[in-house]
Parts: sequence; C-alpha cells; structure tokens
Amino acid sequence: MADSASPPNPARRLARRFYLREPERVAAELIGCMLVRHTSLGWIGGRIVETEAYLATDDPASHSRSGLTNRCRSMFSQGGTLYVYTIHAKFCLNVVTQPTGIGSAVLIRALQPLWGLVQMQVHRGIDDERQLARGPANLCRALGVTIAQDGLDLVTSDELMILKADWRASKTPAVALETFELGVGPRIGISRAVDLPLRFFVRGSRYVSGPARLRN
DNA sequence: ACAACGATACCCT
DNA sequence: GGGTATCGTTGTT
Repeated sequence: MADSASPPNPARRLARRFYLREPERVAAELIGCMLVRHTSLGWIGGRIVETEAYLATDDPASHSRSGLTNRCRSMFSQGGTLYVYTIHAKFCLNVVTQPTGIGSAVLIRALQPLWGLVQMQVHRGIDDERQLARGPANLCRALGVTIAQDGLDLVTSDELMILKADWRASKTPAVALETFELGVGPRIGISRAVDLPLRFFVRGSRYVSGPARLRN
C-alpha cells in the first residue's frame, strides 16, 4: 500500500498549551492526532488510535507513583516532553502532560500507519500494515524510537512531533471517514488500578491493540 | 496449542 | 526501592 496522498504538515503541530492539561483530557483529545517522525529517509508515522492516561496522584499504575526517579525523570518535565521507558528490553513512548514537576503522561499505544510504511516494515520485520504500530512496544519499533529520544520536546523538535487531528469525535458510530467514535475503558496490561477508565481508542478500528472485545 | 506481547517481576547497586 | 531483563500471560488460528 502506498503512503497517504498528502504529506504531514508540520504547521499543524500541537502547541504547548494542549499538553498542559489533565492527562485524561489530553489522552482523549490525542485520538485522531498524527504522530510523526522526520528522518533522512522521509516521514514515518500515522494517526493515533489508542492512548492511556497515567495520573500524577492516586494512580498505583503510574511510574510517577514513587516520585521523581532516574527512570521516570522526564515524566516530571513540562507537558509536551517525550517520556520513553524500557520494558522487557523494548521501549514504550509517552507524552508528558501538565506543567513541570507534576508527573503525569499519556502512553501512545497504537497508530494507523499513514507515512513511511516501507520504513516501518523494515523496522518491524513484518509486512502486515495492521500490525506495524499496534501495541506500544511495536509502535516504538516501527518508528525507530528508543530511550535515545527520551526527554525530547515534541513542541520544538524537528525530529518528532504530534499534529492536529483531521478527524472529529462523533457521538454516533462513524459513517464518514472524517469522524470516529471515541471508546473509553480500563487500561490494558496493568495489575493495579485495573478499573480506572483511562484508556481511549477509536471504536472499531482494526489498528487498536488488545483483544477484540476491548476494541469495540 | 502456539504465537505474540509487554506501566512486570526481580534481584541488587 | 529502582533499574533492568526475554518469560509468563493472554488471545487468536
């Protein structure tokens, strides 16, 4: 499959104020936005279809639960900062929310690939477009994001940025391509705070991770 | 059954 | 209590 007709437009980049809000709000509004990486070979990325909020307080699943440590240092930076952590020798990518010193973030769990399909296929070692950026660790591998990008500022970086959505959330099931229905539910793969409805996704999207019942 | 996946489980600076 | 490691859990074929 070829890349999307029009290339990503950096002028549509999200401003600082977008990130300086509660993680639940940011997580919900990031659905439909474009996460893109600019490399020497061109643009890689796509539409954000799944996110999870991790809170600064009363969230036993959050890395910030024990305060600022070396590992989660960038999570306490200002909103718009990239927080990358390692898990089982793989990486997952978050965007920090709220002002400096708070310690909240949004985990980006899945993309609908739109640009740099071939590059992502090389990074992943698979062809299936659907699987390329499905799941947070896979997403990082597809984009080539590692701990090296931890702490990068998505508001000012030329390498990595998030662009405004060209989709709108709708209350009714998506019919036109320009709208989607926002799904909300418990976060995936955690063992604490299992009930908090902090996961957001494009309802019915085949690019969303997790079991089928959690995609609808 | 067997892949695939990863806000985990563990050992120790 | 933290940084780091690749195996146990979950879900699909």
